[in-house]
Amino acid sequence: MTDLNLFEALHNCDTVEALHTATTEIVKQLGFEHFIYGVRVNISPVQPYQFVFSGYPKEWRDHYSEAGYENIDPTVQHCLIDRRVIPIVWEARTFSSRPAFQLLDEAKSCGLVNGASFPVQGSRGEAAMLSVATSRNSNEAVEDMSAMMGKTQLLACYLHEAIQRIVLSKGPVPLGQVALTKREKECLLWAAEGKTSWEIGSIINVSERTITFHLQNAAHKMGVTNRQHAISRALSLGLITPLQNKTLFRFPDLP
Amino acid sequence: MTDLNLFEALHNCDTVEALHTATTEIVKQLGFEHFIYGVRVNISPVQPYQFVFSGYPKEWRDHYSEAGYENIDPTVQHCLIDRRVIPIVWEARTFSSRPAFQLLDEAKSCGLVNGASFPVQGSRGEAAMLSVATSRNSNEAVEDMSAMMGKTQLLACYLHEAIQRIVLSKGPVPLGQVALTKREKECLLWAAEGKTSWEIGSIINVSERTITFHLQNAAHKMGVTNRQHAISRALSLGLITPLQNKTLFRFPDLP
DNA sequence: TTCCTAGCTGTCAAATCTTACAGGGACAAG
DNA sequence: CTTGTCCCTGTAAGATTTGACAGCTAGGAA
Repeated sequence: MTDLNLFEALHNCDTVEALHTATTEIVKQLGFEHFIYGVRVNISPVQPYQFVFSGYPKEWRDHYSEAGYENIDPTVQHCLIDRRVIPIVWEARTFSSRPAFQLLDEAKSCGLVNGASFPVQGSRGEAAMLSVATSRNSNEAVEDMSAMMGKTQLLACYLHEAIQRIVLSKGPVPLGQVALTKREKECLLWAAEGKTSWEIGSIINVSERTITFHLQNAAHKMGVTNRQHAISRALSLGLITPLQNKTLFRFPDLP
Repeated sequence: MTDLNLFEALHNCDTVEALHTATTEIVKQLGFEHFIYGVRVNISPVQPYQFVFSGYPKEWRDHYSEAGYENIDPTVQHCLIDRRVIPIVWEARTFSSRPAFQLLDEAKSCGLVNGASFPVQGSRGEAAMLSVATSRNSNEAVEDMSAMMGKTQLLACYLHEAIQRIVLSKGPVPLGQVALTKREKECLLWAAEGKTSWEIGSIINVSERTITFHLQNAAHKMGVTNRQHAISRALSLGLITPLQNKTLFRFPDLP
């Protein structure tokens, strides 16, 4: 089984349930018993949408939520707050603060002894993470896990794509549901650059009035009320595409 | 050699040159002869900053730039334009368009026969990619590569962190150089939500005047001239942190 | 032809933002 | 006790955006 066809099953899933079955199977093949995937979509920084896809023991999930552990969990900090791109292994060193150590300790008693967490930073401001764990406690278990870091990181990536396809693109998050016209994007792009309507008008050679018109339309489509909100939403949704200039990768290489 | 200590060398590099040496060595251990890493930082959608870290044959890089292949390369499209999170293997299927196929063909004659490209989406709007390639042409080579997909994806992540540390955090890109105060972030957050100065004042219980004051300071720090620009830059730079509400991961899990 | 969409343009008043001037208090580091 | 940073506030003129009014062209689909 090569790295890639291991994940093909995820690509063929159409429902959350099927995805859960497939993921459980893959996680098992990687040598883990438990997994949990969580994603935060910053459609709005004030009220981010969140989704959890759990293969953890229910008792631990309940206890975790009850205790508000999401606020002290170093893996959550690493993946979703700091938004790093490298995995983090569950080690005493990582859980050095008092409450974090307690968290680690309690997790162990729920069968989550050794594990690691893998961040996935999405293209549209989503921050996601996959944690996997085993109840095995031997040195061998740690080594096995270490050898699986690469494959598990890949799993996180593929799982994120699947979640995006099955959950995020539908659900309450209008990722990709808003279709802006070329002009609207163009105006938003320059508005995001701090240009006034008059300046944008000069740039794309139409009247100032037309700019405000397009920006208004864009704002209505995105369900927002003013220019700054439109810009922030367009950026969050990845609707503003950077200009494709000819200089892409034309800079002198290093070294 | 487990997955992780393979990458420790990257963490100890302080210069671009050292990083190049270390990366070359790791890439070799993974079974590849060539690598190239590129990153685009959308500090501004209009003039993105770009950086290339090349372990490719110079002749191929020159020809690539000369021919403007960055505009038709499907791996660039996949990683930097579409901003996917899963790797893409160099297959005829992927390079199906006429010019893309020509690119693939010409790459082969420069010793880039089999390879794959790995995207890394950064936390601050950076889109990066690592491509690795070998001149080996056997089925065995393809299988070897397939078995290394996981480790190579991890390499891409670790390399990106190193580049961020050594290059991006210094250089012309003010990633992490702009330090906003709590109030400034707070004001930007609500401004990005479309609130007026007066409304933000009500929300955080200060006068309207104070809001404009903080937003002005934030704008100056980021080197921009108006509110829209400040919002877009703050979002691009990941300076606006979503509110930490208690409901993080408190939603009912699925399934 | 009619309907629809995308694009384009105008005026005017009210709301909001920008910029320039001005000032004070709290707190930590040296 | 000075220096620096962060926080807070005011006035006022001028620039910009917003919202509501109204109307045009071009092209594709029914």
